[in-house]
Amino acid sequence: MGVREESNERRRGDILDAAERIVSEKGIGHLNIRDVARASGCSTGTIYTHFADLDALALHVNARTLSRLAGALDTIEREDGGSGIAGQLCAMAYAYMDFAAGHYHAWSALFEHRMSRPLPDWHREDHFRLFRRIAGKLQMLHPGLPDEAAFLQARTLYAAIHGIVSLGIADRLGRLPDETLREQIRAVVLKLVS
Amino acid sequence: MGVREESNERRRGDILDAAERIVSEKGIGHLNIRDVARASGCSTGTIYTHFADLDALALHVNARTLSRLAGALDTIEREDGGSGIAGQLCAMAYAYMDFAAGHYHAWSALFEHRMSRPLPDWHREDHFRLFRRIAGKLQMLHPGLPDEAAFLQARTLYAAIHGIVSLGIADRLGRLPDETLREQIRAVVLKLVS
DNA sequence: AAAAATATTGAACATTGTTCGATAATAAGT
DNA sequence: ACTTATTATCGAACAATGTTCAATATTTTT
Repeated sequence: MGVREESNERRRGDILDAAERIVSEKGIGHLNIRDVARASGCSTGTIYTHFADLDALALHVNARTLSRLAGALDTIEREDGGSGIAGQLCAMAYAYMDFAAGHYHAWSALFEHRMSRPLPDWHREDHFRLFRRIAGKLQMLHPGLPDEAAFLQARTLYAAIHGIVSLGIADRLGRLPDETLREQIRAVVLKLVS
Repeated sequence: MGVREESNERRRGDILDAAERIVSEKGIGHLNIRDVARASGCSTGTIYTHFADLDALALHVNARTLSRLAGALDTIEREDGGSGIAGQLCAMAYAYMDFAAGHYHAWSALFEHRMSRPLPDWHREDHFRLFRRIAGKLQMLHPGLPDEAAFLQARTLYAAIHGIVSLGIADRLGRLPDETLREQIRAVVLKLVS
């Protein structure tokens, strides 16, 4: 790789790093071109040679967040606590909740981000990978469940848990105590995967 | 009421009407002071004598939307289809889905709106009234269920359904066919209220 | 009718996303 | 090695938008 490409990659990484830091510290609402430029040591114009626009930059920050989230769920998945598949799904739901609480700004950026236009395929795929992992677990619980049905149920389970976590953790309607939220999640997961 | 108050109320109503139209036709992302001023026939400055800022205006639009949503659920609640309480809860969830699909922009404005700061009490109360209605139904299904538990479960049920509808209807990850979504919702409601 | 209170206006300011011509740095060609 | 072409960077400028405020018009009070 030439000097050119290397320098480009470093610059792009620096910009993304700066944007990521801003989002996770202050929320996506405080992400703006000038602050990113200042924090990554370049001009506003340069950002536009590495990202199409601010939206694209935010999208890539979200992709990183989603990847960290997938990593957190991976960890749970590997350490089988011996509580069976349903218990593992509960643990994954807890991990989702903990991630949302522990990386609140980054997590909420995943959803605060403009609902307006559809996400690019590569980012949808990031989400779908998550669904597929859950679908696999559901198939372990219900042998013979067709792929498509498993995927659909996984999506529904994920959506339900997301809704509960979202409403419980976001300040919009007042936060629920962690323990209460955990109980609700456990009850819902167990009922939905039964 | 003097001429002054009347004129004030009319003006405030006109502004809110204009804002509501813009939100429901183009989405909250296209709500801006100048367009509202033009559409309601006044200057930008005047808007600020009737609403604290654009955020407050959006909030009042959302309050109207929530009130229409409550009305839609009310209708379902009154026309007992004879399918029992659980069936009624399903019907309410369908109504929620239909409202979201039928008034997509207005509905998504309820949630696209800045998660950042907590909602004012009067608007939280609008949501809580909804929860209480559902809680009442849950208590009919489970006589003896304490108010607090019923409220909590109602909130969870609402959140879960919202998550499912949200992920299914928003274009973000691709829409689900209405029938598929309806089946998922039915299954979830029945499992969660059991 | 005069004075006080209130509402409205629209120009002005601040912030922010984005573009673009000028300039600098690198790569390719000879 | 020198020239030319390509690419990256800068930062000033533009457009859109939220918000304020002094000036003006309107309504109420005295």
